Amino acid sequence: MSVRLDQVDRKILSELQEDASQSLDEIAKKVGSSKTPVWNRIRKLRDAGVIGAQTVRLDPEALGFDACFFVLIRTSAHEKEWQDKFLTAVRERPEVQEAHRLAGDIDYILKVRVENARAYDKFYQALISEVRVHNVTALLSMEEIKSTTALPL
Amino acid sequence: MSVRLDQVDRKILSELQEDASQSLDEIAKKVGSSKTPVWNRIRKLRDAGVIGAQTVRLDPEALGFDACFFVLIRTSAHEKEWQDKFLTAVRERPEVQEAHRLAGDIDYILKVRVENARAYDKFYQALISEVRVHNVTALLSMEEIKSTTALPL
DNA sequence: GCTGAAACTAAACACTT
DNA sequence: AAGTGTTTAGTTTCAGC
Repeated sequence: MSVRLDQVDRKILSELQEDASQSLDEIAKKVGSSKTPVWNRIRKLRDAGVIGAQTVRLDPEALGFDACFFVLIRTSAHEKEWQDKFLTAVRERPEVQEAHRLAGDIDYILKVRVENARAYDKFYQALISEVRVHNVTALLSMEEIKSTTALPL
Repeated sequence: MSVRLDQVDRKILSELQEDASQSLDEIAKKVGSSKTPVWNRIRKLRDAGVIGAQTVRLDPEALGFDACFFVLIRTSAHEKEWQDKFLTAVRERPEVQEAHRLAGDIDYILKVRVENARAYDKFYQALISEVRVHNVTALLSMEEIKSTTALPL
């Protein structure tokens, strides 16, 4: 499932991740090609799974999501059963925007977006009642300096 | 610039953040309305800045971005001048996908997406040569359990 | 594998109720 | 504030080069 990408493919991806509402004509012009070949490349990239879902970025604060926490989790339970339960829990909870299993002494990191500190506490209480964790540190974001999903192509 | 949103607005936003490639007709049907009113609402939400850029999600691994680090930064320099320099640095570096200023003893957290460990080291060396930091801890992601930008509307 | 055009589909906005 | 209709624009496919 390896995909060979040339410079034109990369330029197309770069344009799409910057602004996916552009028309084929616009993209074609920017990458120095024309409609049909660009369309064929996009279709190929979509089929290969390189291009995923198309989304819009929403303003969290305008929608009342004023609190963002990074949660560092240490666990003493490293069995498969515990892990499956934990994975399911974080995947199901919509306030968890990111979850990564880490190397090193911290086992997991979560990014949690909620309305306020109270809502975070509710989330936290619900989580620890579902799965046992050894140690939890919550880092509260005071300011979002940068936030993008764009890859540095 | 406050925005009052009713349930229909929220449903529209929810649909858009899930799949922005849907046609107006599809969205209208799902939210129990029709084209024109939905279009007017979307336009209003865009003008208000609630709806931001339209993007595509790209598969990091398919594009050779195999390493993801969360970087915890402590600084002893809390002057405005240092901060400006730091903010500029992280905003300019495309490998930094997220940057937050934190409350507590860790001052900043970054999410850094790079090709491999070597590329991270290059980034790290470049960063500390630009701005002085007191203490840096890099957490290496072994597995992306979940990654979304969707807000839990 | 590109160009250009045809056929189709949706977006945008004015006008009507 | 919602529905209808028209204009314009964009997508998708395909024939010809």
